[in-house]
Amino acid sequence: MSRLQPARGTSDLLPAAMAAHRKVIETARDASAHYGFQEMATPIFEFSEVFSRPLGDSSDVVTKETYNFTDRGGETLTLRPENTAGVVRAMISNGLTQSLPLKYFYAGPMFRYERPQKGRMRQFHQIGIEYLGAFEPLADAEIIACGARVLADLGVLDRCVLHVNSLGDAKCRLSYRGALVAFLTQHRADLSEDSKVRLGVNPLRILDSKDLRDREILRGAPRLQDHLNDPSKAHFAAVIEALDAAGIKCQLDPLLVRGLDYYCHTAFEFITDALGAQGTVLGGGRYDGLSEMLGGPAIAGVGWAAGVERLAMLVGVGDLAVPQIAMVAAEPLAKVAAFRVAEDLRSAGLSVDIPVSGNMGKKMKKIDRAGVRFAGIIGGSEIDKGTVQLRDLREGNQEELAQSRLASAIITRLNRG
RNA sequence: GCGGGUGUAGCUCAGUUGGUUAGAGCGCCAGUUUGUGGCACUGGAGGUCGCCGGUUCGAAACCGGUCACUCGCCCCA
Repeated sequence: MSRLQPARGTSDLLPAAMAAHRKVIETARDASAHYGFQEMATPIFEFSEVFSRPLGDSSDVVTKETYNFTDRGGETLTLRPENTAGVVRAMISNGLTQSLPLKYFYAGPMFRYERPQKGRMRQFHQIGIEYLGAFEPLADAEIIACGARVLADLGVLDRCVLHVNSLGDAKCRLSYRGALVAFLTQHRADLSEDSKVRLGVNPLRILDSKDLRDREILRGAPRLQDHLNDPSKAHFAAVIEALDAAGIKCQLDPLLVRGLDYYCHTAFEFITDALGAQGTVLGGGRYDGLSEMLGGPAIAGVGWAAGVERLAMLVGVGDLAVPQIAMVAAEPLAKVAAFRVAEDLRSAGLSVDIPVSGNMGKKMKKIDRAGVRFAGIIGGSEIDKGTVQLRDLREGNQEELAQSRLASAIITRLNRG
């Protein structure tokens, strides 16, 4: 630690960055509410099994990316690397399997021990929705539509492409996996080093390899679609039909595979090319097996998560809170009067700042640069008369008003625009 | 975890083949204006040249290591 800096892969959210984050989160919360999703939150850490059991041993998220620690009571805990497992755990813990279906929205920090890059942090923030207890294909379509609306409301949908694929149910996946492994084993010698490893651990991941030799080999590989059974095909077709009916454009992507083991059927990602290698901005899918993996009953689920940092980069800046008026004491003896009037204005619902440093000119300069619209100037003569000079910094005009009329005068002017 | 690039003031960046007190713009502070912002002018503060070590008479510059950021791989949001 040389020169006090935040831990690797973490960063401070100063007001400008915080404003962009808040815009993303609030937009997503509102859009989700339009679809009937209610906000909830789970703890930032859980017993390690909550993540290790469902995510699967082959997943990098578990094998090397989690922050694990033991607390003073000897419990093995993990900082959440994602929130779906936590939400499903909460459903089971709270006996909510009696009140299905459930539609939840969440927002909060996640933690993965990875090599940081732009759009990839060790502490990052996700927003997401989970639709529990609904197996209908329309549930898949609804959450995708909700994701599209979040992106549209943020003004970034036109910079994203929706990729969709079906992984089929557990049976299809198993049969396809066998066929793929058989095929790739014949070409093992020509695969990239990464893919040789994946062949043994998580062969489906080879499908979206960026290695050119891998891609060449994959052109002759068996295709996932050919291994989907009838129920899986019907499910996927119904999802596509619904998206189509609602005018949500998507691109079938047979090579789209999700890393986490609990995914089945629909998998999708909204991808942008504006963010370099970290192009996935919102992604998710169906996870019907997850509840059982956690030791609960078989409960269907679909959901997605989106990266707040990535979306914030696309959105740009949010709105900073700027006070509507600043109460400026023209001379030191008026400080208390300025403070008292400021409190009155706040009681009337206005946001008020009181600049404290420098002479009057400096204070005026400071509030002007901060973008404050009005200055309420008060000095000895105003105190005697019970008035305030109301200066409009945008229009450049000034008027003396009785203190009792100040709040309503400001509100009137603000409403005029 | 693997490979490439970069690190000089709060920010964006100059800095000659190694040479004396390391610069600019913006920002910040102060003054011109002792009850009034934007504009202009004048002045000022602010730098362990990321850090440690090495080469050299001499290092911001060259070499090694390290930390951080960044691009790609991996993985994913």
